[in-house]
Amino acid sequence: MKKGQITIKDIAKELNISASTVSRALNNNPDISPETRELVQKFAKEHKYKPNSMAMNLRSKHSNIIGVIVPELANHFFSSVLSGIELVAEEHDYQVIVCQSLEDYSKEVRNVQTLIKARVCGVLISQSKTTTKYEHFQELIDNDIPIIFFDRICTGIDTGKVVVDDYSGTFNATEYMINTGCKRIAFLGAPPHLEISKNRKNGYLDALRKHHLPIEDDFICGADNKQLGYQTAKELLLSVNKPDAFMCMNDYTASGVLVAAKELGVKVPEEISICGFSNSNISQDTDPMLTTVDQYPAKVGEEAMNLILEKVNNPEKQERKNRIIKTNLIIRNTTKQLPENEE
Amino acid sequence: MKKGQITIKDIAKELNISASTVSRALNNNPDISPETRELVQKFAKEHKYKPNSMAMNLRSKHSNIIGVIVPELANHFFSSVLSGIELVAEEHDYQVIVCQSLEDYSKEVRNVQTLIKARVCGVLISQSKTTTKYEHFQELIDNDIPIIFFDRICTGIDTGKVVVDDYSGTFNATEYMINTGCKRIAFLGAPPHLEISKNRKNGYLDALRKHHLPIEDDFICGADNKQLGYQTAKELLLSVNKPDAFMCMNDYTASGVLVAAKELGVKVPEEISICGFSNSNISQDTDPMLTTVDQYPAKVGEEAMNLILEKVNNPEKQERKNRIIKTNLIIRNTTKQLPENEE
DNA sequence: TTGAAAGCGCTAACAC
DNA sequence: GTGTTAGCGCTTTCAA
Repeated sequence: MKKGQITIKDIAKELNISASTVSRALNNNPDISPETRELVQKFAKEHKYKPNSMAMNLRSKHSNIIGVIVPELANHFFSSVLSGIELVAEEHDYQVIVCQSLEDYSKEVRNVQTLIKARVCGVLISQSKTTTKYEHFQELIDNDIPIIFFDRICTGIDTGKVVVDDYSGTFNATEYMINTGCKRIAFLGAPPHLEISKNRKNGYLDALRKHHLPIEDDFICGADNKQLGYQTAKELLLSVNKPDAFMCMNDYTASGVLVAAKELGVKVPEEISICGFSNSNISQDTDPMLTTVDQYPAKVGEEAMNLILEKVNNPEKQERKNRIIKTNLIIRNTTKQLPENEE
Repeated sequence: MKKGQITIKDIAKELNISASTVSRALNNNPDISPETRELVQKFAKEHKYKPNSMAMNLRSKHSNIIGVIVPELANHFFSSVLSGIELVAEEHDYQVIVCQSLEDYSKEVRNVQTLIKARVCGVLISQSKTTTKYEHFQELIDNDIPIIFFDRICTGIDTGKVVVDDYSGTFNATEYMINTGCKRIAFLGAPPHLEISKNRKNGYLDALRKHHLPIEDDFICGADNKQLGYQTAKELLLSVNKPDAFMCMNDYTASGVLVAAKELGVKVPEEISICGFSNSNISQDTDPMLTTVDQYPAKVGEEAMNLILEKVNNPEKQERKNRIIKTNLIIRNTTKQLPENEE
């Protein structure tokens, strides 16, 4: 920050009036005479006066800044969520500070410290995969900074959350594959301590149960990126009991499965079906294009921002609201067609 | 921002000493007695004191914040650049505020206003496609806020820049396709007012010239996203004079070309070669995988951050430094092999 | 209708 | 070694 910027004092001196008059004129205070107001506003505009938000925040004890912590922005889901957040933020004249934890617990802790120092009004968080301690989240709350979790929520902290309907999303996708004739469906999930993993796994399991399909432990694997998707699929496809479908944690994992299938000469979707999750930008670039579950990420961001603003504006209200965003199965070409007679 | 946070005054009152002593103790000022220092630091730690950065910034007239304006974070190149920026920022204890212009000139102008109000120390910008006026950039400079452009630079403003070596990147990629036997190479570029477009087009043209290939105006098109890549490729591939290769502005465009080719039954790379640009996350998901040009986005971010920090720390120095990041052709499967005898 | 003064949280002269 | 004072840019009593 440089000294280039003009201040209220400068204007006051130049116009031979007091700083408080300038402040009032700029804020359209009705007490001020129209002439003074005009004069000041004209001068301010000409000299491109911009209020110093740090000074304003310090005085008002309200920063109008919302902090956001995401695992990584290179992940299409999170950058899309961010767009939703920013949309609502701009409508309400809030600023957003974004931090990436890069899936690293200690970085996430530092992110939190930064946001506290910046005196943000509230924080939106999707926690890193490696986070299993929650003191840093608690510290925010202890400092009266409300938080809302989204997507990768933290059940250890009692506050509002915005989640994707992971259970139904996975249930529906799994059931769809069952309806197309798949009987041996593998599940490639994320670290089991994450809520999102549990819910999706439950959706998967319940779909199998509903259709009286056996549950095989070997088919339930941890694999949530392309590399792991590739490796895991390769192993499974080479085993005696090979699966005929893969329900994946995200599209990256699904794309890894697809690569493995091609490498082994396994036809998709004839021999195996693959379903991703997210409807991310890569899902239309694979060949065949991925069947996947849209999570409406922008909506997740919007709802999260709405919830946090509510909390910021009504700090006394203790109720914690949650939002569940419905998902939508997008059927493309890595899954088989439904049989005609089922319609 | 809430009133939950403890201040230096609070500590002073509690410990029956003055605020300045507390401040000195916290800052490890050597004048302070070891006992007092211990006492204060212990108390601060226990009560999780966090300095109010707004107050500090206001006082020091230095915010330690760098503003970043990018077209959109959902674009993998920009989110990767941001990672490089944040890496260097964290090393130097700087904070980053990221704004998205979403390719909208007026949003970009608003972004600039926000950053001026936040009194950022400097700004890193990659301009939106729709930006053709530069007063907002000039305003930053008039306010003594240094700026560094990266990737989509603005030639209308005289300041430092970090660019990818678009010319050589495109030249080399085009020449490679020529060496594999392509003779009728189309160029799908971005809006011509952007430097990046001009440089890439020149790289393309010079490669054709060097190898005495004719330049056909019909082969030079504006198409810089998947949809346009698809449409343009479809038209070109259905024309009498169809091209045998496509040099594309980015991987998204290339993926559109690929879809068009498949739809028309044109074999890739046997009948047409396709080269993208960026080595973005989709480039390994297409089938065949895209030949593309790596731009080392993290390096772009790091260099940009280094340049701006230099400017911030030496405001008097007027020299404007530029950095050119070398590119690297990544040969995958949408281009033919070099003939053996050429080696 | 306007000005003077105080204070948000912090630090740096300047005293003692 | 520590306290007092002043001021960063802004707004808001209170007084005139």
